[in-house]
Amino acid sequence: MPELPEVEEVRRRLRPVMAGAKFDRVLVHRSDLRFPIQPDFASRLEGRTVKSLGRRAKYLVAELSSGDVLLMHLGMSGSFRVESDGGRDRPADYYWEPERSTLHDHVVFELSSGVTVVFNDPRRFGSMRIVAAPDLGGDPALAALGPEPLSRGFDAAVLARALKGRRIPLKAALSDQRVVAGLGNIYASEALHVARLSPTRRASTLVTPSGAPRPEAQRLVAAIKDVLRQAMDKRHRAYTADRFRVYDREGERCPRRGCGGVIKRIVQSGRSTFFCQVCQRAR
DNA sequence: CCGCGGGCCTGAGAGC
DNA sequence: TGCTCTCAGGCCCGCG
Repeated sequence: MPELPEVEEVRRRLRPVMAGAKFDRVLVHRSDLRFPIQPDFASRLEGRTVKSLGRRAKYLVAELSSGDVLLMHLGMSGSFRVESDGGRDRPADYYWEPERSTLHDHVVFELSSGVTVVFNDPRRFGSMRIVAAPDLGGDPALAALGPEPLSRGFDAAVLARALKGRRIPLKAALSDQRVVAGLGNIYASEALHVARLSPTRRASTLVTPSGAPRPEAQRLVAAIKDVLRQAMDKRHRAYTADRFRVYDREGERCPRRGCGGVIKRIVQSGRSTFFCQVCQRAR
């Protein structure tokens, strides 16, 4: 479910309750997530304090007082739930969502503040892992990640370097976390529409033979940043009909003013891509 | 090396 | 109503 904007939103909501809090008790109800949860998972958390809760790509990164780091990934269906203590003082939404399923509550953090943080993940594509801080940089999960799309370090020159010589379609390039880290199936389609680029166009064609970015590369960088920033904008997170421009809008009119095209759905490396054949012409 | 397709899981929704 | 099929916002691996 979550791409960078959604993971960032989870971080913002979790940080106030986790940062500064101590793990009193950690319960692992199911350890067979995407990767098996380590046998010493709970013992490496209990009694430790969370120094900070950050994000890298789609990973949540909790720094612990022990020098360990807790890496969490939501996969496709992972989510966190925050419950206050005792059940007496439950958040109001408990009253109108009384039957929310706890079937897939796989990991539970009981914090010293009295708050409980629950990780729920029906499909179990998510993961949780503890690594020692010095090993974090070399960790296979993080080491190969490309730049954070919203950082200043992500610009046309950097994108050009990543795309040079690559014969994959642009859509596949944007979903490749080594090229740029944090886009997924939705925002890849969205960014390509904003940039007016065909999802099937070869990635290498945004780069000159000498490796310099063409104007399209510049456009794509700007589009990626725009799309992600808008997604994180509070007004856009609301459940409104215009949440996405093209994603899941097969058959609808292209939202670009004066375009008049119709949104098409194609399948690329097994995933749906949505785009407008008129303003995102192959070239 | 590179690109693609399959697989991992469960649940929601469409169609019969 | 109930069954079957397809598809889902991620990522890793192995094949050609």
